[in-house]
Amino acid sequence: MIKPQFKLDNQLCFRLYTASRLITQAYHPMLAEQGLTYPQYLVLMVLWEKDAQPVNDIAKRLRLETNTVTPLLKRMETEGFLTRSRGREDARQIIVKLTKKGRDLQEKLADVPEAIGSSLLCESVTPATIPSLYAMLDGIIHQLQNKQTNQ
Amino acid sequence: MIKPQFKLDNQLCFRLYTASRLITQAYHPMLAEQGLTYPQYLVLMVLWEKDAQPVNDIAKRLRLETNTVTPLLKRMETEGFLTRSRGREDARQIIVKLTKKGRDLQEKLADVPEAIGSSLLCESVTPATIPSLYAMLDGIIHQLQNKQTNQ
DNA sequence: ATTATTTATATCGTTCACGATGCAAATATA
DNA sequence: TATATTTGCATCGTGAACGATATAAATAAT
Repeated sequence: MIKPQFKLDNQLCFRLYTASRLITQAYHPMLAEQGLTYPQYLVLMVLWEKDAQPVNDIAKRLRLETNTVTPLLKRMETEGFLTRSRGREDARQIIVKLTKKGRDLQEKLADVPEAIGSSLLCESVTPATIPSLYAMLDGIIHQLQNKQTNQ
Repeated sequence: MIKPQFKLDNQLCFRLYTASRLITQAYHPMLAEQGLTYPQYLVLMVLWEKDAQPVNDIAKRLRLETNTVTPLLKRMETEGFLTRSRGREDARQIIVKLTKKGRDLQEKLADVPEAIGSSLLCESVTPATIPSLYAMLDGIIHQLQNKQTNQ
């Protein structure tokens, strides 16, 4: 018999993994319309918050490695969403800036967050319960983040 | 100025995406010790629950596509964790069975769920709050699952 | 001023994840 | 029984993720 701790239905990580994949799939048709993937959409959100950032800052904000972000940014540059240029002050840095096409996507995608958000609502996920969901996920992220960086 | 709905800190999906990646990273050292990846560990849990399943049932249980699971299973076969054989009743099916090596991993990994589980605990994530976290994640998964299959 | 170390980014190799498509076995229909 | 459709799995191409490693610029140490 399987040990109970191994039952999939007792696994938090499997739920997170599945929920994350399914939401990404839910985004897909709306983002694909603009030629974007979900990670690319995350990069846009980082740059909409603050334009002209070095690769490292973008990676840190998304908690990704630079070796994940670099090719992602290159693809987005090829698509004309942003530009990559050597930093003048520090020649090691690559400064990433939005193009007009990249900035304009904020208008074109304006309805996406609301569409996704409302599609998730159900009995256990409501405007009243979402703050506690955020708090628990932030707790998990904070907990694991420390573990990583302390080593 | 950025529209507030685009702020990363207001995004549920980004939290799920990050939490999922960080937990997978937390599993990594323990699984790598046995030559496993996290998705491969999920496959093992499916087969520990019920051995000798066709590819399709494993994919459905993990909510993955067969074109993701097939190469995953092939790698696990190469590593000697399982066998793949044509179904006798239905020759289209590939029946996946654990080897002794695959079954024995349940003992070797016995402490993993507890190690991961306890490493996540924090102020907002406690044995008392985890059921509501499960309920919300299950709600999201159920909601999106329906959306997919209804189309 | 040299040399050593750190930092910022990139390259490489492997493993997912998935949309699109292909193929053969099984089943349904004519 | 012949043909059409469905089903189960696989192949292909692209885009992440990430560990390991490389490279060049910046900074620290000698």
